[in-house]
Order: sequence, then C-alpha cells, then structure tokens
Amino acid sequence: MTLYTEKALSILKNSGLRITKPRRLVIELLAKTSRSLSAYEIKEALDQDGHKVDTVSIYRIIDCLYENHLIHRVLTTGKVMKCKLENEHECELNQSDHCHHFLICQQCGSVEEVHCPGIDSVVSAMEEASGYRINRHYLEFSGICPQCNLV
Amino acid sequence: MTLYTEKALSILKNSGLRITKPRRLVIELLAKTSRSLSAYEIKEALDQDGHKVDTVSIYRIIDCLYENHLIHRVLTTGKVMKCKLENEHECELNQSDHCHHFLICQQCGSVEEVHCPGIDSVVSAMEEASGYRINRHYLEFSGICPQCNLV
DNA sequence: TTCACTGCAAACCTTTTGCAATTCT
DNA sequence: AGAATTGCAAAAGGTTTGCAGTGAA
Repeated sequence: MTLYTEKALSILKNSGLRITKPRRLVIELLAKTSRSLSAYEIKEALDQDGHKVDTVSIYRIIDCLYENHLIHRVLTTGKVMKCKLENEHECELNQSDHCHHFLICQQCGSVEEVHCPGIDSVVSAMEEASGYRINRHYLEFSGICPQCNLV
Repeated sequence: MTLYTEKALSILKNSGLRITKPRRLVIELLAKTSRSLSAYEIKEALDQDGHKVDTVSIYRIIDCLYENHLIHRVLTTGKVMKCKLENEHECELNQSDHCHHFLICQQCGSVEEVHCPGIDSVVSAMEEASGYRINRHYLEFSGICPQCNLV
C-alpha cells in the first residue's frame, strides 16, 4: 500500500467517512497514476481491472476526495490529480489554502505538483500594483518533460 | 465603435472572414463586457437585446474568435474574455504565444488582463529546476477587486 | 452568383438528482 | 441495526455534427 493510499484512507476514516470498496479503488488508482484523470477515465481504468463502479459514484467520490483535500483539480486539463505527499513533513494533504502549481507534459500527459520558488513575491507585487486583495492563485506550466525530451 | 470592435472586425476581414451580423453582435458584446462570459451567457445577453442568435452559432463564433486570437479562455471561470488592446502599441491581438495573466474578482466577477512583472524569471527558474522545456504557462489570480473592497 | 456562415434538428457527452438497495461500522 | 454510500434511471446541461437555407462579398 502506497503512502498516498495509506494517508488518504486514514484521513477519510478520521473524518468519520466510510472506507468503501469504490472509494478504495479510486484512491488506489490515483495513487499509482502520475497523470490527471477525468471521471470517465477513472471509470474506464477501473472497468478494465474488472471493477464495475458507476459513473455517478465516481463523481461523488471525486467530490468527497476534493472536499477532504486529497485531490487537486488541474485547470489546464480539467481533470483531477492526487495531492503530493511529502515524506519528510507531516502531510500537508489536509490543508486547504496551500498553493499548488503544476508541470504538465504535453506529450505524455504526466503531471507533476511542484513548489514554485519566487512566486510568492510575484503575487505580492501583483497585489500591490493592482489593488486587488488576492487570496488565491493558479499557476500551471505546459511543456515537455525531461523523459519526453530525450526521445 | 470601440477600439476592440474596430480592431477585431478588421482582423477578421483581413483574414478573409466575413463580417456577419451574429459575429458583429458577439464582438460588440465582448467589447463592452469586463467579465468573462460563457456561450450561454452570450446568447442570453444578445437575446435580451432582442437579437436572436442560435447557441450553435455562438459556439462557432467563439471558436472563430479564439483561432484569430481575439478572445482568451479563462481557466478559472471556464469562460471567454476579450483580449486586451494596448492603445499605445500596435495591437498584440494577433499574436499567439504571448502570455496572458488574469485578475478575477470573486465578488463582481470582473476580469482584468494584466502583465505580470517578474513572472518570466520565475518561469525560467522553474524550467531550469525541473528539466521541463516549458513553452506555455497559465497564471490567474482570484481575489477581491479594489471597487468591491470599498463596500 | 458564389461560397461562407447561420439556423435547425438531433445526437452526444458530461454532470446532477431522487430513490431504492446495499454495505460499512 | 442504523446510517452512509452506492447503483440505477432519468433528467439536466453543455457541446458537437450534418445539412439545408441565407446572406455577405
């Protein structure tokens, strides 16, 4: 069982939510997938493993995971992605206002969640210059990942 | 006729496209709207002005305007927004790989297209650190605009 | 006049809702 | 046992396609 699976299940349990078979299946799929997935892609992947889960349930499970900060919604792709787990620190999964940035490979579709050095001061400067009270920002990079660059 | 309308129409014409009534109506609506709009919102707004334009046509017009770099797609809202026109410079509308950043007010929904100082070096640093060849980035800020802050 | 563009009908895909049946705890 | 969750059916949205008719150049 991966760290993600383990953590995710325990967070659900601690929130008084049930560990059902469909939920576990979706979590395990997310755990082993380094791309973002749509509801339908999740359904297809589970089907191919011989697990029939209704599309409606997928949507509800996605909502549940999102509310519990176990997945991100990637704007560029319109799909969802597991939250990154730091081995060292106590997991930041359950924090809401932490900011998340993504590197998305246009070729293989892999998504990497990254910390982006320097972005905070850019946001502050923008806040200052614009007069907006900025409470959230979305930053996503599209390109070609190192692996695909080799080919 | 606003600068946006004028420029947009001339760009269409120069591309060999026709200036039809529905296209002009959509362009004029975008010109006077400082929010992002969905296809359905565009249809509703036109209807209320007494102009019946089919939803299908709205979609096709949106595609056309997007291909000609006359509108942006705002990821946070999932809607479209007119491209900003600089009075001073020769218009940058028709450039494709120019990067665009948005300030979105969570209260009134207004969207402002901004240049973001400092972001280029952040992108370069990320490119360096990650090994990705980054060719595009998306940066959107959510918050409360100066006007809404006063209330 | 001609061809691009629109409108209409219908299909398609995605997401949501209500309710009865299931299954975790 | 009891309550949360799932599956099913159906509806509600959003978007696309094909084709005949319209209208801009």
